[in-house]
Amino acid sequence: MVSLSRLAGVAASTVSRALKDDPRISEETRRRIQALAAESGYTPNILARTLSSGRSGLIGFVLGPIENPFYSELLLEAVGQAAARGLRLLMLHAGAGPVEERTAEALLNYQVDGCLITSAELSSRAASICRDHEVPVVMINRVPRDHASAVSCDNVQGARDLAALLLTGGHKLFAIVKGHPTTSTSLDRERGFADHLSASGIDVTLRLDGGSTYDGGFAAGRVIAEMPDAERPDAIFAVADIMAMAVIDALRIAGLRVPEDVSVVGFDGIAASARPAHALTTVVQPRAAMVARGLDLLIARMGSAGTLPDERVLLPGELVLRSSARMARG
Amino acid sequence: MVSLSRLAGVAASTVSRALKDDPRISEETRRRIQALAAESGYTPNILARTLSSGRSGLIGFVLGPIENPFYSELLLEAVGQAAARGLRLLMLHAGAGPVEERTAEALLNYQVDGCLITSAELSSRAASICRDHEVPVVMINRVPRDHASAVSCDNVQGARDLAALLLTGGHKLFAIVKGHPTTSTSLDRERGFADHLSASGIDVTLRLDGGSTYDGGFAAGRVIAEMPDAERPDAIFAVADIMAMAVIDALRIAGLRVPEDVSVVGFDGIAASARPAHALTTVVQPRAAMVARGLDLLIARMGSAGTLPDERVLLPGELVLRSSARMARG
DNA sequence: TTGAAAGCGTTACCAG
DNA sequence: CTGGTAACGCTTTCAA
Repeated sequence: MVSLSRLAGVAASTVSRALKDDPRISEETRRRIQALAAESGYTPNILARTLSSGRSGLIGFVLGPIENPFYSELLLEAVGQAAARGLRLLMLHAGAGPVEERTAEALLNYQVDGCLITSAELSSRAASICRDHEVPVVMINRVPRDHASAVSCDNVQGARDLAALLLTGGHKLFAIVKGHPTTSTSLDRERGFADHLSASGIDVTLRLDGGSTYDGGFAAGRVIAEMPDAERPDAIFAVADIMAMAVIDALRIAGLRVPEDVSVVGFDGIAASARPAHALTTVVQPRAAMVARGLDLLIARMGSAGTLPDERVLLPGELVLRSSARMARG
Repeated sequence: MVSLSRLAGVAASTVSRALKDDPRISEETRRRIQALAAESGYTPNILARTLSSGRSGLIGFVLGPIENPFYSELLLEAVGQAAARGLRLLMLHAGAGPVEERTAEALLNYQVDGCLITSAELSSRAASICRDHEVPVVMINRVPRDHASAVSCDNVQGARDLAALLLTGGHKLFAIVKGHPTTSTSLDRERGFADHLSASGIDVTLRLDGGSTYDGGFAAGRVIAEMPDAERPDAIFAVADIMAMAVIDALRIAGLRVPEDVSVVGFDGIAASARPAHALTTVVQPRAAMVARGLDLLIARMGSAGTLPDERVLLPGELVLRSSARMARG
């Protein structure tokens, strides 16, 4: 920029103002400098700007268990939408493991303006780092712990919808394949499903652990397949699509038919759920909207230094009927 | 750091040296300052360091079509290994689309030390940006265009291995489901496969486009399923695992058995390929090693300003036999 | 409307 | 071994 200022024969501060459309500068100077900038291939050094202004344009991004395609899809959405708003993602973490100490510190080292978390949770250390340094945090698909805003799908309601669907489909014995035991997302879905059944005087007869992974779901499916016909549930809710797909695979390998013998429903709406091989009845999470609202919340909080209260937004999921679940008069 | 220097009663430069284990400093001073830093919760501002030293510790990361789990797995590997080496990934792009102009410029704005690309390619503009500004570029799973180093799996040899396997398995009619038409990866695999067959005087009788996607592979599978029995290939090589899995799905839905009626093999070794539902015979790419070598190349080039020649490393894939392909005497 | 100068937190260079 | 100072590229007062 110093180079530009010499080229143009004006002061650095003038260049700075011209480039950011500061009102108090003459039309002519602005045009001249912007033209000069363009042809000389000038690019501002954001790091220097950050040093002086405090704003980096960087968002710390913590991505959950990417083995689950739902998180890949979230990532895709996040980098696209962040870029559209002039922000970049600093990848702090990906995968199922815990966030490491050094990683959490990168938050500070790089002066991120905010932090977007789609993972189980930041380690408590990292969470306290954010709090101490007033770095706003927004969780997506997670309930806020500590101090943070959050946006998620209405997991309880979605699960109720699924239960209602299965009920009207005439199912009698219900099973749940549970997710990772500590995540609010899984817990809410289990609860919503069971509560809705209870209201009709029906209990969930079987609950199996699926750990939110394909392998866990597959194992659960095998257990169910091996039950005596009379005891086997005829409706299974796996709280995540990958698990539901695994359950279907296990059932079919064991010679059972889906949905004729057993209905299976999932939750998430990952791309694979729509494919003919599984044609999963599920609740699709509004990924784009979730990321959009998350970014909204984050950006608002990045502006006003800690004055905004934590907020929690719940977006409706969409029940999508496909052929993995038997339906009324179907 | 200025705060620390006052706290310790020494010059800022001394603090800087103490913190980075500069040899020319007394044991005592170093210990004292490091202790002080720890208890005062001091964290260095990397951005300021970058401004002064020119080194950001940031790697621009361009991720390919993440709809394919192979790329998710690569991402997982990359963020882990980069962190282990003290580097962070700046996510510039993810997905199948082209890299946008503004995104490419972020490379400069944020002073990335180098760039890791696992995607089809940078837009030509972005590539020239890197060249002009001497930002080293390493491609993973891609052949270098322009000026860049690259590490990839030996796609030609892997495909030959698959051809050999199918040949000894007694297959007669061979088909290839092609990938994205412009990627070297797909092309090399197609070539290796066809060349090996040619050497035995056999031609590939059918080539279908699969576009490197599940849907493309599924469509190809359906085409094959609808062929008259006598003309239908009994061995199919889909150049990516997702496509191979899709082919299997399509075949089975049409009532064909895999591998009894048709053998299907893939390439990549994604996690899903190993699951019982598909049990895909494939070549698994050495993901961890690919990322490790890629980072090696990049780091070496980040150090020595443009003096190192472009390098190209080829790592062997591993043929893994599962049950999607009929085998000799099997 | 523009210029000058201070300052952001760090490193590098030159003295001592 | 340590201190001082300039410099990195930009923003932000404060003057003019």
